Amino acid sequence: TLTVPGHENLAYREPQCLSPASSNSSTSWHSESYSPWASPCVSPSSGPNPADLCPRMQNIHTGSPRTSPGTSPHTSLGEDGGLGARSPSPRPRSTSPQGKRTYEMYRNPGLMPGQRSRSPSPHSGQEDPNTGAHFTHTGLVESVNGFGNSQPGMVPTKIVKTSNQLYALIPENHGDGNYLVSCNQDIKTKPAAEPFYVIPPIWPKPLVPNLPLATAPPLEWPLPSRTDQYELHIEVQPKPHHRAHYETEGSRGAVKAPTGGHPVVQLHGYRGKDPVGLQIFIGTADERILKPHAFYQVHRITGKTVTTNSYERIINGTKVLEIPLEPKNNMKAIIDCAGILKLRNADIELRKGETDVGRKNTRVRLVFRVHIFQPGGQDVCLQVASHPIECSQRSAHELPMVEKQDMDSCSVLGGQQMILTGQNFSSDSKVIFLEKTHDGQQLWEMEATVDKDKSQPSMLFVEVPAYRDTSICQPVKVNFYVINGKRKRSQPQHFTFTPLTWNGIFKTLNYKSYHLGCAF
Amino acid sequence: TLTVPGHENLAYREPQCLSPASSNSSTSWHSESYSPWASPCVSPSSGPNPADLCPRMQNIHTGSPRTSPGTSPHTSLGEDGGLGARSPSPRPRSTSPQGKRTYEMYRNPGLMPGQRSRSPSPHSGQEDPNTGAHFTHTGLVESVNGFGNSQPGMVPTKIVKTSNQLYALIPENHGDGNYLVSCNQDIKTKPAAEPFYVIPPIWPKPLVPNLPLATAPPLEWPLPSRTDQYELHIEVQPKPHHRAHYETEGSRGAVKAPTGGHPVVQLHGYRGKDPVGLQIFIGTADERILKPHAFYQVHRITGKTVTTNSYERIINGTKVLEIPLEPKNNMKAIIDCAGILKLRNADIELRKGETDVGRKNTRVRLVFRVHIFQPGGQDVCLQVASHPIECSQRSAHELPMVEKQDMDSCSVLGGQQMILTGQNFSSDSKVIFLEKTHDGQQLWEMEATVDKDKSQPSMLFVEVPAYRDTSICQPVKVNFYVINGKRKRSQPQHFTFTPLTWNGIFKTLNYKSYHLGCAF
DNA sequence: TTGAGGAATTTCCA
DNA sequence: AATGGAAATTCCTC
Repeated sequence: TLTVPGHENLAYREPQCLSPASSNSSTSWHSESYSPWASPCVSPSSGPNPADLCPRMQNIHTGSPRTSPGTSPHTSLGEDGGLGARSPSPRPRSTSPQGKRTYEMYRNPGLMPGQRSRSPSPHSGQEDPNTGAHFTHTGLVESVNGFGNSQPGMVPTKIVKTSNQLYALIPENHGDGNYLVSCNQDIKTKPAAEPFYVIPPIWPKPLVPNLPLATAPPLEWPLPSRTDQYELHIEVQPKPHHRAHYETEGSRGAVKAPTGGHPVVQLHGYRGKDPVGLQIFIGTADERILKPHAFYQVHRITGKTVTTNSYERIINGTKVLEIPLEPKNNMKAIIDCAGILKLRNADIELRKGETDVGRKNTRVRLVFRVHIFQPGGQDVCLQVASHPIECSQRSAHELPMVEKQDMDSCSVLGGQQMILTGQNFSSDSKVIFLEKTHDGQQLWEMEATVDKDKSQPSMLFVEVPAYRDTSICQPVKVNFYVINGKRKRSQPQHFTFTPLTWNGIFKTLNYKSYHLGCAF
Repeated sequence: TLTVPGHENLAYREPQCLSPASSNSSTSWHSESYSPWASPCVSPSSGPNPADLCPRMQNIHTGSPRTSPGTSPHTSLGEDGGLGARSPSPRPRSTSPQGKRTYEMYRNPGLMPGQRSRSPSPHSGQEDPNTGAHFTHTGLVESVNGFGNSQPGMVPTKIVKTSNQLYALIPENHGDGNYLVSCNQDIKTKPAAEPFYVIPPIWPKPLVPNLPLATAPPLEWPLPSRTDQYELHIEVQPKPHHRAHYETEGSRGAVKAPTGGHPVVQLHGYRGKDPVGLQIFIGTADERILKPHAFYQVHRITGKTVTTNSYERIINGTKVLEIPLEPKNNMKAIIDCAGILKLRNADIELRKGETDVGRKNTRVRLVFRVHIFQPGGQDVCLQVASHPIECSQRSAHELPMVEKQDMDSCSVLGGQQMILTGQNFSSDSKVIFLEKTHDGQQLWEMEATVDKDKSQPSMLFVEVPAYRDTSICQPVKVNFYVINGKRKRSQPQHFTFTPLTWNGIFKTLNYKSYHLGCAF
């Protein structure tokens, strides 16, 4: 039978790297991706040869399948035909588990369910029934899966087979000259400069709404964030930094907003009565074409604090979260259920066909998608990506650093503005003044007011606080430092509080002695 | 047949953890430990039951073999009887190679010779003919091994079997109540307070000199550094920090001395004509009883710059370097051939019987031993350990930090002592004065003299250097910083050089204004 | 390759 | 589950 290359449910790692692949955690997508769909989805991807429907692709030949990353949206697709030049390396670490494993399990192997041998798993990934080649127009899969029933109207009434495909179906073991391609090849390879992108006429529309659709555009495809009618918009962006967690770690929580809340996404222009499914996945950042990030996966957060129902599944090796956008909520969703999982570079780089490197590839974007069913016409797919998010642990090098201060002293009354020049300042930066005795005892500590509006990553506008004792009669040396987080503090800087009781003449002398020298 | 528990040639890791164990590097001890001894040593450890020679041990029962670390010198010995409570964990990383593997080999599996399966190696380690239960009195094994022939007199003339053992020989699969013990049990368990320790009379002496001796005291045993007659002394201590390298890394070179040279060891009091072998291994540091460090191994450095011939072998799982102490060199050796290899904590902690933890266990000592053959009497074994050596990479948090300076200015002549208070100062700390123009051009740089004797981790005693121009007529502001290593420098501090041409009254004013305040 | 310096990545601990 | 904060290990460079 024909399969759909590029739609295999690829594991994070190649089978050769699979080892005790037991799933033991509720966060293991691998196990969850099966059950919900097993029964409602009957024999997918067995329609007529879509090449018949897509005559344009018959003679396309654009070169080797191993195009450079960033120029081909298919770069991260599995190339199971064995075309990959990279051979498996003997890295000892390539034998790692699929699901999350905790430290406890390492220490206590008895907690590891279903220990398997190290031999390669027979799971090929090619015939996975949950191949991701389905799409629901509502996203409320919970009702299908028994996860909830608050939307009675969402229960599907029919199961359909998809009638066509946008992809070229190439027999297995295709040769070097073959490659994956879509009917929109010419559109896709254009520079990503088109502001609008509407599903082309050949895009099949589902026969029945509220059902999985095999024809959602691949996650690698560029899509517009708006059409004449609709706009998918990120109302609240995520924070620019979120530390991802590894499979060996516990969750590090949901991506948050700078305000302390969570990102918010809204679909504008929608007048329908039905909810729309909002898909969330982790995409690349930086200057490359947006595509699923091979080294990160979205991680579904559950728990008391999470208000958003979410459903997760794998689409072509990429984990996708799906939450409803509901008219009653003004088609707005608070994204408080999306964490970020980091996969080990070594494991991903081992995958056949993977050309990206993980090292220093630690910025991602949250990508949001909606597929709006148009009762009388073509569906609309919109996509919007967040600002980049740095996912690595903050390093010691992000310590704030004061390179310059525009004043060294002022009177004990303080109140003057001091401008600090340096690096790694942030909106969280605080400036703390303190005084220590000669033997290190701390005498005084005071947080200075920082003008957050003016402040920049390299500049901080600080109001010098008053000294604890305004009646001193000799200068007092103190320190201050900039601190971003608990242990993210700059080295201590020097500052001197001068007494009020100095008389004018003396102050002048002193000033001159320092700043004019022998001009006196 | 009886074996000698505790003398197996244990690999760094248990067999279950062995994986592609191919030796491919000249630094792989595993392969080298075999060949040199295979022919000259005939069937070791088959003498009469030493229990006959050691009646004291017949009824000793001091408890479980799993005593806490530090109290039992046998803690790090392999307990292959399966008594270990710790079961192997499924860590993916436990499959790592024996020999050094380079980054190149990871990337290019073709470079890996002799790939083996992941299945446990059949090598039990129990019957290893190179069990380490031999000792040469001269250390010049090179001549035996064909490594050199500069000492014609060193060639052995006979091969002997050892006639007795100091160890209890216990049949394999001994039960819980059994344990390894030596005739010196009572001596060993005393607090390590005895300054002298001479080989007891029951210690067998070899029949023929210049040959391996099966009866060298275990490396776990405490030994004195001197007797009435001899003293083994570290003339030059190693630096307190040496970053160890992993098996996956290239060598990080030999341990060095603070002076830039290398550690030096000398045997005093020796009047013999024959060279004496000096053994070197890596021992524990800190407050524990000295024993081989389970997480580190000595690494033989070779190459053009290394002046010392060294021979390496494994004694009971511990790599030992052996170099000659020669009368012509005054029995002094420059230790420029000893690097430090770090084994992965996970691998070592997996070993049966290992109770030490690797985490934060990163300090070691170089341990030196000599076995002096006494033609007419009992052999003398001496041992001395170096100061502790911190083996972890220096972290960014070890940046020096100046919190306070006891003076802000002095005359252009300098020469005054300035006391810096702060953190992370070291004996390597330098203090650099420099002057920059307003636009950042560097005008002057000068290293100040630091009083290393007085300096402490939190205090530095600096002699202010003279300014580059003693004829200035107005104060000049300069900076200085403390620097530990290339990128380990503090933030710039402020300092002012005052001109000589100031008149007295002004100086007084200036002084008072800063140090007396309103006393004026 | 040895020899290091300097991170970046992963794992571990509290 | 959620994090903060390292410590350990690996990787990249020269």
